[in-house]
Amino acid sequence: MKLLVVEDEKDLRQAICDFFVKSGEVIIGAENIFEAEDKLISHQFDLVILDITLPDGSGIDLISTIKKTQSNVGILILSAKNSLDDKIQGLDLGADDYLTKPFHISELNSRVKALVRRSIFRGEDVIKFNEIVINLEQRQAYVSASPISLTNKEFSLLLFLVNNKNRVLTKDSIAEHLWGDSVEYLENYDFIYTHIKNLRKKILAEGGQDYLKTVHGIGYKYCDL
Amino acid sequence: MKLLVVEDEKDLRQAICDFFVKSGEVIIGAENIFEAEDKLISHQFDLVILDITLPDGSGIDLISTIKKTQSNVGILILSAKNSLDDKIQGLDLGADDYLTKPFHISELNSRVKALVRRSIFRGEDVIKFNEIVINLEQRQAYVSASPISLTNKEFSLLLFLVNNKNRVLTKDSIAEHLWGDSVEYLENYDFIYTHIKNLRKKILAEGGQDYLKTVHGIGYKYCDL
DNA sequence: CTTAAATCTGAAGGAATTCTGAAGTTCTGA
DNA sequence: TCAGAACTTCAGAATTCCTTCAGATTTAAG
Repeated sequence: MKLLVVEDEKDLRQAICDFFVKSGEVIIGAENIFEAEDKLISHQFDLVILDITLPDGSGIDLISTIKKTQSNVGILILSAKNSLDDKIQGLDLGADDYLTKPFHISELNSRVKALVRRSIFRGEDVIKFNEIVINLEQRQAYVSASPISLTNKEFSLLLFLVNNKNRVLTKDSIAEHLWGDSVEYLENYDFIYTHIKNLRKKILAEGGQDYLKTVHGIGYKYCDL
Repeated sequence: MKLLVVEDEKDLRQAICDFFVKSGEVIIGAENIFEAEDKLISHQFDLVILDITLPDGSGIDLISTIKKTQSNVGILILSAKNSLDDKIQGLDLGADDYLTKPFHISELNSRVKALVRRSIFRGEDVIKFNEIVINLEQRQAYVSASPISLTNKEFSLLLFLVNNKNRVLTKDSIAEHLWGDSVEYLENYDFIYTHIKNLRKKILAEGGQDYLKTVHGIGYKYCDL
């Protein structure tokens, strides 16, 4: 899962990033609208956590940009103000939820989880793909009803692949989705090879078929057949 | 927006077509699976409205064909039966929504609208040429709905040819397109011959016709027969 | 019809990519 | 602080793909 946090208060931004990094998500921060727009162009997010009051304008204005470039992304608004106006305006423009500062990080977490369930997976907390079932709430994958224990990277990888089934994902896009900005330039793809190998092994061990296809010279694709 | 209605009851099909034509959509009807497959080859649809019970088989079987050639098209299933089985099977196979007969045309309309909102944005790049379909996102070519596995060079070559169908491409322009600047001066075209050969072989093996014509002394042309 | 050039074909190196097991490093929770 | 899990790195093996080549076939021109 890939999140964008647009928040100018450095401490808060850092705290949010730290929290979600710990729970295994890829999270990218931006401290103003300008930076956020830049990130939105180069990344595909699942959710944007958006502060309303930013140094170079209102977060409200960013909503339409977000909706234009990434139609399936969820938006959660943060605001110090308790004003109903902003809330209503934000939700009207397409935001999905609203949180008033100050808040507990755990509340943010549960709202984020709820939104992501709703937005990426269209209201279903379970993704099915032939004999593979991914339960997002439990963060647990099953192969023909047997649970398989996946590490964070493996789970994200499987999710990314299944969410883009039948689509070829380049190694670069996989790297970007799983590691975010941190990998600027890759000299090799060894870690992708390794995680793919381990994921395949675990799925096969439970009797799953080999849906994960290598596209030589490009990347991987999760496909029927 | 372009819709396909697969429905054998003439009155119902006509009513659906009339309604959507009035609201400005392009809609094409088919009264059985055979006809539907034909339309699917020659058109790119945003949504298929699919009756389950058809004279020459179950609409369920059509779903995989649709998904193969146009994986991002929306599918809405109609059924007289209220059976859960069909619904579940359909949705598992990739249908996006379900409507039980009898229904109000206005309900069909709002479901169609909702589906199209969701699927049209995914705008998939599909190039068609007679029975050959090239899906760019999947990086997959199909010959009459059967996938053929192509290497990178073969895929680029096919794409280049189909994108310039009915136009003669010189060997030099092919070389430049596939290998870029790297080839300054060619002493022979052996590698082009080889890739053309392999491409032809793979297409023929799946029962495709020989659209790939040699223009002696110049190059190649992909053409109608 | 003859001949030379162009194209086709299968096979065989060789290069690049991917796979794999294992070892090394970092992270995390007790 | 320590042990185990997760992640990354590494080197050799395996695989796939690209190119080259030599002989066969086809085409165009004389």
